Amino acid sequence: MASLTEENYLKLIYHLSGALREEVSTSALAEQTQTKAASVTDMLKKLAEKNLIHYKRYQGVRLTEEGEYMALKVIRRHRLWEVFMVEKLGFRWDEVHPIAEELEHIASDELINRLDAFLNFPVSDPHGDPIPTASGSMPEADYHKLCDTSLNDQVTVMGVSEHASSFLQFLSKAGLVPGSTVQVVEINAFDRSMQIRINGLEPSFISHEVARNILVSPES
Amino acid sequence: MASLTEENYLKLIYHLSGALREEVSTSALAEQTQTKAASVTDMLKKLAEKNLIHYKRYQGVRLTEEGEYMALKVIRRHRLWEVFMVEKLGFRWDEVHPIAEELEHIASDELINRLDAFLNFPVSDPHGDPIPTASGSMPEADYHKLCDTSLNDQVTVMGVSEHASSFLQFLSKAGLVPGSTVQVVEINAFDRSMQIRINGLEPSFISHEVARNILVSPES
DNA sequence: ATAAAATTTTAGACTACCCTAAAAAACTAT
DNA sequence: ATAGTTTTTTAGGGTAGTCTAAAATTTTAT
Repeated sequence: MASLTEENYLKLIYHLSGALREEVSTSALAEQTQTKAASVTDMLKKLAEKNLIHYKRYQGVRLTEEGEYMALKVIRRHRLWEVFMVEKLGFRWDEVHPIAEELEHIASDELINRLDAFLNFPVSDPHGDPIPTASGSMPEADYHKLCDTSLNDQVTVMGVSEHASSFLQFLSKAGLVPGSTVQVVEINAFDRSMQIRINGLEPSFISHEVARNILVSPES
Repeated sequence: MASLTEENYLKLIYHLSGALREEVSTSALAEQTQTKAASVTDMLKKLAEKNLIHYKRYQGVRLTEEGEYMALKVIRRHRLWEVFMVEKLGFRWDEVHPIAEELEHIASDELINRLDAFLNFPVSDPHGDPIPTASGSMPEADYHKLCDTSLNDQVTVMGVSEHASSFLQFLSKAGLVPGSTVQVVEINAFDRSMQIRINGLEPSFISHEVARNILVSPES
């Protein structure tokens, strides 16, 4: 039984620790939670007490197995609700994150598993992020960044690594959404910007900053 | 911006004040919230401060117009989520109340209005309770109690006034759910128990206690 | 290697919501 | 109408989660 605040810390530690499950610093947590480092330290003590994190003073934190399990449950709930809002309620992909931040704390497993079935067991959310399974494992897809795609290669957009709504709205307008086909037409060496052909249409220009935050996989 | 706890108090005051909008006592609130009277007094002061209730010491409380508006929003959210869970996720009507108690505090109007549309603007929840409109008015239906139905009259079950899951499960088993047709076949004067014919089938026996908590309207 | 800078933790305090015990006000019964 | 009972409020205090200020530890730079 973790409180809403505890769940948010676990989720955040999961995200900040990255694929390599590196230690997360107190200051990084303070920045993301919009609180002060002293408050974070208090919470870390509590989470360590509950065996949800490995914590030694001044050493940063990692999730325990139990902590990771709980973080993945929160992330699973978040992403399933996002799918629900986009697929069933007609929200745009750039609108759903803040509401999912609230819905993710409704704890009923029965609710979430029925929702999962209602949505036909989606494997990823509207931004292409994988949805953890009910048993608590995260399906890790090996997408790569659009900016690393070679000239003339054709790829499919699978997701994004930046979720700011302004970025998502830009992508919608450009047609760069999960499922779109992209061919790299030109790469400018000096600023790494690209000309790309989206779904076979006229080439468009995107900056390296944009290309870096688009996840793609090779055409099948 | 009312907190989760404040929302629960407003909803409770609404329910306890009844159709006549009578004053609600501190002790009634303490009993229902599973807290002590002293704690209730603290909260009443805060709600009065925010102009959500009319409160004079020792006099009980009533909702202000603004307080009632907020209570109705919470009740609207609760009942829409109940419809969602039963209609879309396949929950039984006796399972949804505790989960709706959590979902009702997700505040987004956009979410609720889209959910309302997705559900085809239902007018009542799975227990027959009316769903307040987006503008904050409660459609009051003039149902009467099954126990007040005259011998041989035929009526339609519209809802219930008791929501305990054991009661709801009993009704499901008996086929006494909203929409069922009931004809009163016999009334026992000494204990006011009844023989009733449900959907034209063989007569069943129900106690006054059961009949008192079933809401019906005359056959059209 | 050690002084300066940065990070993290401790100490003490605040708010929201809850508590117990005691005081105040309102009912009730004769 | 007044004494006893019940209800409600006040007073003082506790926990979760936050804060500021100061102390402890680690990192960085020379």
